[in-house]
Amino acid sequence: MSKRSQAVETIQRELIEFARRARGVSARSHPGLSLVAYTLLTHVERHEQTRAADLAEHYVLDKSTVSRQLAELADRGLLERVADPRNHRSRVLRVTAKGRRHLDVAREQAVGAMADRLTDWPDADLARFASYLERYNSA
Amino acid sequence: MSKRSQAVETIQRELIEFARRARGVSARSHPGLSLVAYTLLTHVERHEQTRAADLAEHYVLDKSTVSRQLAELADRGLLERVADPRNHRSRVLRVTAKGRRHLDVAREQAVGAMADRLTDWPDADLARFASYLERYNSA
DNA sequence: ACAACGAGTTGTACTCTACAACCATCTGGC
DNA sequence: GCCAGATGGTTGTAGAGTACAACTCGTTGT
Repeated sequence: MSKRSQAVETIQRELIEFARRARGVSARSHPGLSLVAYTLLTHVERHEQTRAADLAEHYVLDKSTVSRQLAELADRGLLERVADPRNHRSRVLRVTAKGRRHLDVAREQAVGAMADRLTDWPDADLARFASYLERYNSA
Repeated sequence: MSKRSQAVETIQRELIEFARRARGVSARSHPGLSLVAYTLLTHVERHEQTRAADLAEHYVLDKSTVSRQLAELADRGLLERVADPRNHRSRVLRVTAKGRRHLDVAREQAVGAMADRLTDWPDADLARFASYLERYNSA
C-alpha cells in the first residue's frame, strides 16, 4: 500500500476514533446540553439566517430530528425562531443572549480541556492542525 | 485572544463538527454495521487481547452498552469471545475471518470516500494531518 | 387556479446508551 | 484457608436521539 493511502487510512481511522469518543466525553463534561444541541446552537451562532432545513442537510439528520432539537432549545430559551416576512414557510434561527452565555461556558470548558491535551504542541503545529481540519470539513 | 487559543478553539470546533456528521454519514454509507460496532471491531482487530472492559474504558461507554454491542457482533459471527484460562471472569476478544471481511469492505468504502475529499491534498499535508490526528488521539 | 414543491411538525418505532442490580471470579489481609 | 472487597460481565429498565411516514401550511410555476 502506498504511503499516500496509508495516510488516508490513518486519517479515516483516527477521525472515527475521535468521533466515537466525543459523544461520551461530551455527555460527561457538559451534562444538560447534548452534543447535538450544542453543535446546532454553535452552527446557528456562526451562520446568520440559518433555517432548520439547512441544519438537517449539513449534519445529515432528518428534519424531524432537527425540529425536535430546536423545539427543545427554544423551550429552554436558548434559541429563537424568527418568522421570515419574505417566506412564511420557514423561520430563521437566532441564538438568544441566554443561549450565547450557555455556549460561552460550554465552549470555555471544552476548549480548556482540549488546551490541556495540546500544551506541549508548538504553535506552528497547532495552527497547521487547525487549518487542516477546516480544510477537511469544508470540502 | 491569542493566536494559540484561536487555533485551539478552531480545532475543538472542527473536530466536534466532524464528530457530529460522522454518525449520519456512516449510517447511510454502511448500513448494517453501526458506527459503534464498526469502531469496536476495528479496535479489537488492532489490539490483541482486548477485553470488554478495555473497550468500555477507552470509548467512554458503560460496560452494559459494550456487552450488548459485543453480543450482537458475536451473534452475527463477526467476533469471538475466547475464554481466558488464566482468568475465568473475563473473555478475550478476537475478530473472526468473517468479521475481518466485513471490516475490509467497510474500510475500503470509508477510505475511498475519504480519498475523494482529499484528492487535491499534497502528500506531505496528508502525512502531517495523519500524524497530528494520531498524536492528538494518543494523548 | 391548481399541481407540484418546500419547510416544518407530529406520530411511531427502533437503536444506543446509562444506571442499577445482579452473578461469577479473583485477590489480599488475616 | 477464608472472607471482604475488587473486577469482569450480563440483564432489566428507562430515557435520549434518530429515522420514516403522514400530515399541514405556504410558495411557485405553468
